[in-house]
Amino acid sequence: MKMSKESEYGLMGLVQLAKQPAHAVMQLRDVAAAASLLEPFLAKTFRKLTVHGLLRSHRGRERGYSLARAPHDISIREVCEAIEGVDLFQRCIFWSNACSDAEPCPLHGMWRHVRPQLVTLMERLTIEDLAKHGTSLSRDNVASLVSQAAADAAAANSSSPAFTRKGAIHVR
Amino acid sequence: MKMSKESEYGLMGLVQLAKQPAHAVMQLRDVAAAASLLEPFLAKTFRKLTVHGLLRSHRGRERGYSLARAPHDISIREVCEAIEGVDLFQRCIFWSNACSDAEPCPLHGMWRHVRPQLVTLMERLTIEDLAKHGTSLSRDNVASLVSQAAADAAAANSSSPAFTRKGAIHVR
DNA sequence: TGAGCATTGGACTAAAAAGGTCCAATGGCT
DNA sequence: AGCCATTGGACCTTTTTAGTCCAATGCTCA
Ligand code: SF4
Ligand code: SF4
Repeated sequence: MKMSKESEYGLMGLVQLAKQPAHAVMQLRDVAAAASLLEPFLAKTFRKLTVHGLLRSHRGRERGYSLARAPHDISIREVCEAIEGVDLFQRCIFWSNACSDAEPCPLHGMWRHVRPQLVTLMERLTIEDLAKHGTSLSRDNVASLVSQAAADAAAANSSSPAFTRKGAIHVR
Repeated sequence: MKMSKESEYGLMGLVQLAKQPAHAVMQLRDVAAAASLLEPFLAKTFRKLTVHGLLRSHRGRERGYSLARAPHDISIREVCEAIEGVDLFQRCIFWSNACSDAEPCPLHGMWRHVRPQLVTLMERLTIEDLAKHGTSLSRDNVASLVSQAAADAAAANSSSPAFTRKGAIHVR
């Protein structure tokens, strides 16, 4: 894991299309202008998304790009995987090695339990969610998704406090 | 966020020291050998940790490194920040820009709620935890930490299912 | 049929980050 | 005074990410 600027471009471009009427076709330059993105860079990104079947491209008279599927059916996980490679979520946030239970790094034990929740979250969040709620998803929405994910990932969790430190954290 | 190999070196080195009797002094080469790490690279890492007050260095007769504080008092957040810079946890996992509520990327709304939980987790996990439980932290331990963090981060969370997709996820 | 035009595809350069190495200086200790 | 591991920094290589460019393609309309 560890997403690049290209993923951001992909998401922003798709969100832009999702805000149009359904099945709308938009030219690259218009998408780039509307989302204030660099056109040449967005071009590269949109090509990847087309190849992976998330966008449809059109030539001739009514030219441009359109969504290949409904916004609520495109998860941000798909988008990021299309752009950065399918193994994106197989890799670790902490170190980029492909992980194995056999040769673990020191955080593997912890991460084994956290990653599935993140992946689930990315799977359930869709382009439509981003387009609708903009950049300000409500706390409740996220919270419900997170807790769903947590519930899925750990069906039974008791509380055994084998840990030591209760530091105060500052978070921006 | 987005940790490097150097963080892994730092953690593994500290864990190695934490496994020794308290206040033990170990030479760099021995630490490297015991944890199968490259000595020159570990040297670079240990210097940073010394500067940031996590390690103490000794010269002369009884030379080497020792932990500056008790293992249960060194969070992995501290370690990673010492090595990668204090703004590590201010940055986004998704894009490396420093984040602002004013100029957000499309995932900011979601991430705003997830990040604090991760940071809390990293703050509460200590070198002692890693040394004791090795690479196989039990599910229960992690689960309790995660749920604590979640509870802290979102005191009140109702469930408003404004989301659309319930895809099946594959996780390794 | 052919001119127009945006997508296509890939190569290509540039910049930045990560990973890794080396060596002279330092300073307690014996 | 001499030993020797830490110190501190410079330096290089590799990898990844970012960004640019151009010729080819193929649909539509005149
Ligand atoms: S061993 Fe575990 S924590 Fe380490 S890089 Fe692999 S998946 Fe991540
Ligand atoms: S705006 Fe939010 S999601 Fe985007 S990079 Fe900054 S913190 Fe991360």
